[in-house]
Amino acid sequence: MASNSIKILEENGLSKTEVRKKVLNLFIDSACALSLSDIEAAFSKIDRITLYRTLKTFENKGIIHKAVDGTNHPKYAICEASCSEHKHEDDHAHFHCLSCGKTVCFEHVPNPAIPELLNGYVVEEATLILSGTCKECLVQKKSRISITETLE
Amino acid sequence: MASNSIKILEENGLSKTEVRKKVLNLFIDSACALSLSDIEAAFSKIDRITLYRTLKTFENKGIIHKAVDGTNHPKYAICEASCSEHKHEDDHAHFHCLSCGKTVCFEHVPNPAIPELLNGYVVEEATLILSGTCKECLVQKKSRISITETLE
DNA sequence: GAGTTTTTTGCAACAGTATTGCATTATAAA
DNA sequence: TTTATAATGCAATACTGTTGCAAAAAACTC
Ligand SMILES: [Mn+2]
Ligand SMILES: [Mn+2]
Ligand SMILES: [Zn+2]
Ligand SMILES: [Zn+2]
Repeated sequence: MASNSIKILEENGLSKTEVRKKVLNLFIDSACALSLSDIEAAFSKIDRITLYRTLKTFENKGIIHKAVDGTNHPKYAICEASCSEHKHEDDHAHFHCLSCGKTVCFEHVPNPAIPELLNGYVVEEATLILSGTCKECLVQKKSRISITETLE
Repeated sequence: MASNSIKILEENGLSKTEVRKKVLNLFIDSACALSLSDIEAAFSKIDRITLYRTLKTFENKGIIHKAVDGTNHPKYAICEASCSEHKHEDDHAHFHCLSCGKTVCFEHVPNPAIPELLNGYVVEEATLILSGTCKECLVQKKSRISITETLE
């Protein structure tokens, strides 16, 4: 559905350029959060600098949000419908797979509630990162084990 | 106490070089987590590459641990006594000040407990990042407000 | 649809971050 | 003190992220 991305761009008052449509569709179709390199690899023709600016534009508009995953490389994922310009509502945990490196949104796991004042510090935000082995990698591990067992 | 760092190096079977003593003392004396640039700025003579390798060595030995703070720049802080080679015990939250950029360990705030299996994913670790305004920045803000009020 | 205005894009240049190989130097062991 | 071992600093390289500017594309006006 190419019209999906066009609708989002229109709703946010953004001009419907090829780059924006392509990048936004990639986010819509992607099951996991994407780094700049991921997007760059998907569209070899698009300039890196344009991608940086596109991501910033989308983030400001509440179309995508940053997913902090403990790596030093920011990842981005499509926002929930309730997000808008300068007011993100994506207050959920992110899962980072140590096996394949993929990061996914855990919309059903809210970030923990923390007292506003803690040890004399004003806490404005709490971010939860989960890491371990993702569904897909688990399946691969299991089938590898069963192969090993068969060979023995 | 310069002997403090020497003792730690000896206990971990590391040769007592000038770089290691200096960097380790900096960590011991520092109230907050340090980035590579912070350390580089403290000792202009020491080569960046040596610092990268020193940090990696210390981390592997359980002398320092990485403090994930949501920025894209890893920070490091001295470990709790219980940490050892390849077995870190620093399971606490980190606070990142949005005003001054400093990151501190919150040893008294444990990372949240999360079920090992969540949504079909195996969770091995949970990391909590808190962000807001630190003690020191709060004091500055308050005094700035009182000055403004006096001028009115 | 053609022409005009405005915005977006891609390139150049640059600063910062991170890694590896290797010769030199410092430390530890003999 | 001499020898063996390990750490350091430099060169080279790759990757990440930012800004200014001219060309191209999109939006707007008629
Ligand atoms: Mn998310
Ligand atoms: Mn810590
Ligand atoms: Zn995985
Ligand atoms: Zn602060």
